[in-house]
Amino acid sequence: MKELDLDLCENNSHRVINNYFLVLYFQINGMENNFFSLGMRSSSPKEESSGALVEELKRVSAENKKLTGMLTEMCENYNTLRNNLMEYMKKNPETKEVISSSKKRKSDEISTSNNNLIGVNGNNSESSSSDEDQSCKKPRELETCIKAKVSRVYFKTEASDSSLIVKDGYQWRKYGQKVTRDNPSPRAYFKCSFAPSCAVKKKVQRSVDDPSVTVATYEGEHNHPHPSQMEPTNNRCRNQMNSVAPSSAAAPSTVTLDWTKKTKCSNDSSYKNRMINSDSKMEIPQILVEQMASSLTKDVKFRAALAAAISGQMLHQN
DNA sequence: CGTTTTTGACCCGCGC
DNA sequence: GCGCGGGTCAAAAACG
Repeated sequence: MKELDLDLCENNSHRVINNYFLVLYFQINGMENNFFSLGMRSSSPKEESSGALVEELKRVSAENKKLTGMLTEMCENYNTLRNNLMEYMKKNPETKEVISSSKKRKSDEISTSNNNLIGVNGNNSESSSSDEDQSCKKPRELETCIKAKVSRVYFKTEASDSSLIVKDGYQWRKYGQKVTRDNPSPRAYFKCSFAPSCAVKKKVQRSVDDPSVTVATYEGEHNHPHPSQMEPTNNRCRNQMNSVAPSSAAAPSTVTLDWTKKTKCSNDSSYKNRMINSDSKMEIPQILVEQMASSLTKDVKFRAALAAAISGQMLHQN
């Protein structure tokens, strides 16, 4: 799929992309539901119902065409912009440092201030987090810290929900929990369940300022695909997902449905102000979601799977 | 019965 | 050297 090739993946955390897929998945599910409700609400003969479906299909196809055009245009714009940036950075190597340091300041702001601003802070080797600043003072340690990518993700959750479970789609094994001095709420330690082959760790703790915000600190990068992108032969992750979304076996976008229960989209195109909630409310650029949806629906395999799912549901209802 | 979670013990770096 | 605190280990318990 084209949107996966965008270098958005390169500089932003792949979790961001996955979040788009969650929204996308839900939107597609919504489409599916629309189809069903369309068929359900008609108490007239089946011909009328199928006529309405054909009309709806035409309308959706037209919309898809329009969205495809928009996506193409956006990709072109993005590539142009990226090339310009590359050229500019070649001419001005110091820019990288400026960007890097401003990024760091930004992350500090995010982590210490407004809790309603839920951010994804993906630090690369050029921009170390405050954690790294604190813990990596020796050169050798610094080296390992540079290797280990540290990022923080802020999740909006129910304050009453005491569990430290962050549904990011990956499988984690909890290996410890501690109460730290600076925060009355316990900190949970997780390792990727693919360890030791995948050495990614995460720490999850409630924000000291706002208990409704859970902070997940990720260390390292997964050396395996996101479970939602894995082959069907792979492990129980898939089984779990199938258990929540049995009708979408061929759809590539299933992670954890809990995230998509109450998905809403906003027209705000700013990535920085994106809100990620484990409680499933995510504000994602509507246009991007629509473009991804249109791209997905162009995919023959996906359409076949969707058709199979829809017809399966219809048969089940009849 | 295998896997995951819990939780007390232990390790280690850091500051005094 | 000692105490403190964060991070990890590993045995036991819980779970599916």
